[in-house]
Amino acid sequence: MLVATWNVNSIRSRIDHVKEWLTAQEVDVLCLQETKTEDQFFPIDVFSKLGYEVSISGQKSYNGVAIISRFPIEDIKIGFDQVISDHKDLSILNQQKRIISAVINDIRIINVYVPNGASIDSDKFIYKKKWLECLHGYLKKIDSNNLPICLLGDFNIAPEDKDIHTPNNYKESIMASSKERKLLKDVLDGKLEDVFRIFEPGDKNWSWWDYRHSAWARDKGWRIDHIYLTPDILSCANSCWIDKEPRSKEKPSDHAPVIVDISWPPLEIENEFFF
DNA sequence: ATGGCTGACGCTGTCAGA
Repeated sequence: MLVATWNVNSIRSRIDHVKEWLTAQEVDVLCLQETKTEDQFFPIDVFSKLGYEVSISGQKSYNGVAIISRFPIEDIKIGFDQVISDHKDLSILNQQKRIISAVINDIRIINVYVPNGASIDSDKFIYKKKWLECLHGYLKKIDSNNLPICLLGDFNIAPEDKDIHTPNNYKESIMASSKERKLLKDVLDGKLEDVFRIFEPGDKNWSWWDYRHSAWARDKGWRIDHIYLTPDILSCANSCWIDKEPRSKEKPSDHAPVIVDISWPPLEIENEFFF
């Protein structure tokens, strides 16, 4: 089972890339961020014709998340408020369409587009902090039903210095600060593991390259798109990689997709036959 | 070389992203 995350920077601008990639990769579950369109304009038909179900939570111009799946999509939860009700900033945090979750093949898939935060001393950073704190509460609540969890998306945080092309240039700046790294660590709560790092410990693995400064041509990137798994499903993961090919195309998204290959559902072992 | 790109909206510019 292949599960992927991709910030497409507008689904309507990128539909041909996404369609081509999905067809070639045979991904089973694709989680999109920055779809940038209201639900009525989302190109659902393109995916239906390829045999996929679609669940979306979009808004005009900004943000927007979607789950595209070959398997049935069950128990869809849009925004934070279908899971938690006790956060004081819930209504503000729900205005931006940044989280969609569903159960697919008995896995709780949680697709997130974490706010960027602009700069550490800005109001937008306060929003990012609150959003991540709310996500922490959301995960605690949703964990209670005991399904394996796959939390994935655009986190707008480089977890370690080796996830940044020139870390010394970005000490304590946005996406690199110790404050954000701590907030992310709290979200993961010792339970969710960065599956890419299980298979690829080395540096120079980027998922995002700035459109400016010829960042792609000079390979000056960041790894800010991640897939996190709970141990029950992490043990079934075979590989995880970043597919740079779509970033090399004409008019690309500034992000590349990240994919995990999981042997799922796991083979049942009938203990009685061993006796 | 931290905004010297890009997309949306909707109009020849502004906002936001990261």
